[in-house]
Amino acid sequence: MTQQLVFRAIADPTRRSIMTMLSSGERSLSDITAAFEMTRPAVAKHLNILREGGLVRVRKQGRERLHRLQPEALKTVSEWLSFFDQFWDEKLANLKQSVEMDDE
Amino acid sequence: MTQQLVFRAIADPTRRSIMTMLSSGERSLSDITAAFEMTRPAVAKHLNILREGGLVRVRKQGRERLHRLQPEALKTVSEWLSFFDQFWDEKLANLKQSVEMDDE
DNA sequence: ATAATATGAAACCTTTCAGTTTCTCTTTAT
DNA sequence: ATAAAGAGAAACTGAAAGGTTTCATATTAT
Repeated sequence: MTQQLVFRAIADPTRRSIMTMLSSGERSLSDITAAFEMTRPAVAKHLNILREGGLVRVRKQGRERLHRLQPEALKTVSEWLSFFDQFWDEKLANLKQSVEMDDE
Repeated sequence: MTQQLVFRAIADPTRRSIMTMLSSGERSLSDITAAFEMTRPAVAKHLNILREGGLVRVRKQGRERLHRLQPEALKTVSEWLSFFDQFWDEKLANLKQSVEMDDE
């Protein structure tokens, strides 16, 4: 299932950090690597996993590969989350309240 | 960081499935195990990880331990997600549209 | 042409993870 | 009192994850 690849991708703190970084614009592998204390191949692997999860797209430009955030893929997570909205205490309290109001 | 424990917890499909199951009410370890094709200790480990992520609370009742969903812990994920809202194409389009409307 | 830059890819290592089996403990039912 | 049910914990296994080093390839700059 491809949904799993998104959850997998966002499970790692380094990858979430990369996502934040890419939110301000396209970056090359070297650029991204400079911001982390790990080797280039390690970062490249993280980017691959982000790509597999659909969270990042790559564009080739000369000898560089520019990575761009693809936040639409987060919709999967968002939808999963929304299922649980109805079970939040606050929501339940609100619902309870409105039910009580209906009684009056 | 405790935030990481939530992301870790929801990364596994079995654990997400357990969460869905618990959304309909408290369940004992044996109950939950019956719904999966794995041994009881395996499920117990998943429940521990969910507990570490704050997503599940346990209540002791007799010889049973009843597990209850604690969906408030998902707020962490929800807030993380919301940061990326502004980068969604749709949102950007909407924003752009409202800006254009302001010009008129 | 040659050197430097940017990256891909393979091989390897170590740790974590998901799962099992086995044993023990506590609580209830007979 | 004894047996059965529910669960915790430890030891082990295989696979996946995160990382490194090393080598090869494509593109740009001198």
